[in-house]
Amino acid sequence: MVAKKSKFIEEEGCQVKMVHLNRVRQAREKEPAPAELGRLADLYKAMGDPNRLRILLALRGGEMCVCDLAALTGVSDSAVSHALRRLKDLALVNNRRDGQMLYYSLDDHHVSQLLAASLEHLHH
Amino acid sequence: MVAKKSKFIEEEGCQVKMVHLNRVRQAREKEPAPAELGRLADLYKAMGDPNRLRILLALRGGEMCVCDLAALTGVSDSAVSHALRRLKDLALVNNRRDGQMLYYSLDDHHVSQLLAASLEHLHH
DNA sequence: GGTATATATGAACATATGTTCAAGTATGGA
DNA sequence: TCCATACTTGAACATATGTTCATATATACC
Repeated sequence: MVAKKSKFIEEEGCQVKMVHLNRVRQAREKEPAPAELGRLADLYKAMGDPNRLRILLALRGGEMCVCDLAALTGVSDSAVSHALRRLKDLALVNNRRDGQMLYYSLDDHHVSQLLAASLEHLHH
Repeated sequence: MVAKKSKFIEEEGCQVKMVHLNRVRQAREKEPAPAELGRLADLYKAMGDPNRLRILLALRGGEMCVCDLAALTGVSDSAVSHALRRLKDLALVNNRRDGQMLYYSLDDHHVSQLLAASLEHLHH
């Protein structure tokens, strides 16, 4: 690719500086819809917290109750509960009640696969 | 699995409540090393910001310069530059200079694959 | 019913995070 | 050499985020 002079191009009513207009247009067209993009960002944000991430990784081995996850991560029951709520809202985990306890598990194997793919990425 | 009474178990010098000790032990053993876990969390955290995510998604189509990415995302050059620095620190992107411009691209196809896997996850 | 356990919830707080702004560096051209 | 362009950097600031604490709910057992 050869360097170009940047130009000011009229767009959306305001002047925006753009060098490779076609490239930007192409990126715009291939970009997911805002709602989808937001959900993807929320997904990553949720997994970006070390404790929530540890919870997800732990649940790969099967269901666990809240106090087990608290013991594993070393944070309070309350903090784990808050974390699980967020993961549940994003449909990353679900739960089932057995007596006084709630057992959480990964919502589907896609989550497990996503984690596996990410771990693999880390190893170059 | 059958519900059990919780017990207090001596561990690491302090009393920790734990219901399914074996399950917690298993999770501990299968857990990635702290350093690896930290890198994974940092990876997700980086991708959890909508603008950084848009940058990564855009770069799937090939290299782009800073001002193009600024035009695409609608944020300032400076903000994009800060975003790119973080992505570069995590080896998600790299750059090449051509004259006054820096062209950024995804560091390797694993990043692209990771994004694809995540997008697929969103579609159930 | 009354008490204990397991978990959830909301507000408050301290910290982390992203953007802006005002510099600075690097390259190219007159 | 001087200026313009493209990008970077660091500090300041406003907002977002995770944890804690106190309280609430839900189930089990006596």
